[in-house]
Amino acid sequence: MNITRALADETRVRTLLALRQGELCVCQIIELFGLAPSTISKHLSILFQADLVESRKEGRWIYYQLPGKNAPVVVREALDWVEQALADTPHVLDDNKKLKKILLQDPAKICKRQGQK
Amino acid sequence: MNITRALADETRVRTLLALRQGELCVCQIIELFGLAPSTISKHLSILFQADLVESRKEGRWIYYQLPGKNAPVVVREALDWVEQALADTPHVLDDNKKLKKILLQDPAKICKRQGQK
DNA sequence: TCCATTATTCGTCTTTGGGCGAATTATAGA
DNA sequence: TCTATAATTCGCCCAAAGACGAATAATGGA
Repeated sequence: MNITRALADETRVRTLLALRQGELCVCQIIELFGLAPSTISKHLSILFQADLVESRKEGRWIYYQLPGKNAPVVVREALDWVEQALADTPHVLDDNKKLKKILLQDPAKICKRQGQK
Repeated sequence: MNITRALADETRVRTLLALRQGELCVCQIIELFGLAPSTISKHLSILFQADLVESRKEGRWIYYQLPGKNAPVVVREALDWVEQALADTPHVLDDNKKLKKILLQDPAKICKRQGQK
């Protein structure tokens, strides 16, 4: 099924756990993982198709977030499982720290710095 | 993590759902899915490494089963999720029917018939 | 309008993973 | 002990998936 395959990749799971902090724009996620924009975009697309994230467009930015309370039970329970099963793995704890620093910065500057190599 | 990758393959998920009926020996699972013994064995090994199944040896047969109540919470909740999320997909329903017929037969005859091609 | 910026899509490469058959291990029974 | 049987391991092949850069689409601002 869509959900199980979406959860099979570590970057995607870490993305979901990062989104617990609240919505993130794509360039913030790029910054967090240090992967190419095209790679992150693909991962987000896979999460989206599995209904594990929602997205919202604001100007040139696209923000991704965890689904709201109206999400299907299957989705919410999958996310709950991810939370309790994987939230305290080393990578995720590191992500949390790094994300805190990223959130202190102006997203616009992050995007600009990345320069879409 | 181990569990998410184990659940990413459909045959493995279907195996877990088949095991709700009770323990099965390898040749019964081979019969159910019509795959090569080596293929099934590998799938079972991946499920085993993720602690999603237990195994029991009896003579030449090895029986696999779902983990008992002493299994880690993470494992039990993953299995619960699989159950409620995927138990009524077409493939699984077909598997149930086919499995019923398989269980009526003598496992020894099934193994013999397969002949380990 | 034109350019810069943000994200996605496309094409390509490399790695991972599922599939099989042959060889190997372990056990039961002749 | 020797053979047949049940399962696993190994080696190989092909398909799927992740990674990147280049090209494309969409938006905001000069």
